[in-house]
Amino acid sequence: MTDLITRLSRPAPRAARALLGCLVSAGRVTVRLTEVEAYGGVGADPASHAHRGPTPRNAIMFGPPGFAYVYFVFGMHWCLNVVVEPAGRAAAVLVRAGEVVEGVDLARRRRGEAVAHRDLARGPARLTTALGIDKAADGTSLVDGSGPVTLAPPAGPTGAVQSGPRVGVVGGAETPWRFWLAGDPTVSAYRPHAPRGRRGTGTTGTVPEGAPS
DNA sequence: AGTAGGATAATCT
DNA sequence: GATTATCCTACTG
Repeated sequence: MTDLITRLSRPAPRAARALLGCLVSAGRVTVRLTEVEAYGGVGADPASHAHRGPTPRNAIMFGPPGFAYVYFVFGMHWCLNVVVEPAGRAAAVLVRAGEVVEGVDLARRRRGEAVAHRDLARGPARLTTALGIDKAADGTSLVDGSGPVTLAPPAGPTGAVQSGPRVGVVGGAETPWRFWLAGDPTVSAYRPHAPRGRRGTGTTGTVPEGAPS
């Protein structure tokens, strides 16, 4: 709805909060989002792919909100972002985790038969694998039904939201722009391992408490 | 249970 | 040629 676009047009951290609980569908699989990360635009956020300006890869980020920015990382994995804020800002929200609420059988076939239900979409690349999202979704609209992936508002009320540092980023790691639904077992629990090249100073003590099961 | 290391290729300098 | 918004496996205690 236009209401969703309105919320996605807000500053990235607020748009990220609005995305929690939303339903992402691709094919016959639907995921309810439980964990997201906000990324600012040009010059505002050193962790953002758009920080250094437009490139062929991040061009989608400079367009209007509600479009998918899908990128390939570590030679293996796809990650899904939702472009937010008005056109030209180049802000986006990384979809990090969710719960598979529809098409569980298909998701499990893609992820592996032995994978636990809570792990089906627990992590950015796991989520895209469960949904079958790849390069084909890059640059398509998530809100007008024209693309392979659809974003819909929450079906019911969303619970309490917690926030903390983002995972796996170097610059801007201290910005608490990671948001998740408190106590949800599908929130990723990966510990932000130290960067390979340089050892930062006191970067310890920021272990998120997503699912202390 | 917790951690360390490797896989593997597009993108940008 | 270096870097990377990750995940899986294997190893240690």
